[in-house]
Amino acid sequence: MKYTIEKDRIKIFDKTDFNPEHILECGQVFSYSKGEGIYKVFPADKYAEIVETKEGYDIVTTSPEFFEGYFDLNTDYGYIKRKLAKFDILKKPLEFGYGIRILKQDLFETLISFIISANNNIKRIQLILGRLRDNLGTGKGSVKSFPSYEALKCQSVEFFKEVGAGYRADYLYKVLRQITPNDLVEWNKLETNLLREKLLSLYGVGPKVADCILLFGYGRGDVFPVDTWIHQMYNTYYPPIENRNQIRDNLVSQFGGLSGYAQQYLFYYQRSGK
DNA sequence: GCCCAGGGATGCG
DNA sequence: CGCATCCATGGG
Repeated sequence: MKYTIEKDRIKIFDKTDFNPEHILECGQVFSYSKGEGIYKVFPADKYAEIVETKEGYDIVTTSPEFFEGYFDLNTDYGYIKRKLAKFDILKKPLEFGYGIRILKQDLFETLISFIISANNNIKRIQLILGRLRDNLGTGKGSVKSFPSYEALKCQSVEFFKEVGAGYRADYLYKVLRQITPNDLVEWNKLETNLLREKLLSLYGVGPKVADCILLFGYGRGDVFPVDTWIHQMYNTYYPPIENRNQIRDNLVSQFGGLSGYAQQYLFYYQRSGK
């Protein structure tokens, strides 16, 4: 994909492998908002606005190098889509979400966000995360940074209940006493299944949340998060089963190292209701 | 009022 | 192991 990096922006000259709506609304990320014709993204302590141009999109930001990695601009999604197009089940999802890219998100933010995501809906997840930012984030602009580990760790269970985390308040309180952000970075050395075991040992992290962290944080393609939408999709197009771990294993053995990518196109399409 | 949302922890067999 | 039950909360 063709793009250039300037001081105050990344200019993307492509609309086929990059579409902000597809990227941000395919369920992988919660730290964004939609304005009038522009998307605002605020991962960790960074900020960018995405505006459409004649030939593509501009990512306007003071941290262009960061967003080059964040938007995974060096990965060839044309190649990935050509590989996935060989599966009939992905034909329509690939047409529908052609501009999806998998974001490389901050590990700690991803952990906290997806613990909150469990048995929850995207709107309310964003509501809770927004309250965390407002209460504990730093910065003077309209959007505060994601709270630091230290700021979160000194909060009580009651605090997490007050921001609306519900029964997940206890998970958050506990997981902050199990790991530091640096532990998460260290674990990146591990092979996927070992890393998955580590994540599964954390409070509030089960198979689905672990796979989300592996895919959206660690960038591991050989995982397949199975939530209610994927479950629904699976039972529509495959012989129906109820065990989500079995569904996960079946899909990973079918899509291999491209599982995570396949999952995003399928999730986005399934949730659209088309 | 009922159902559901990017599920996970716990307990029981 | 596999399975059932419970869990807060807000929006449709």
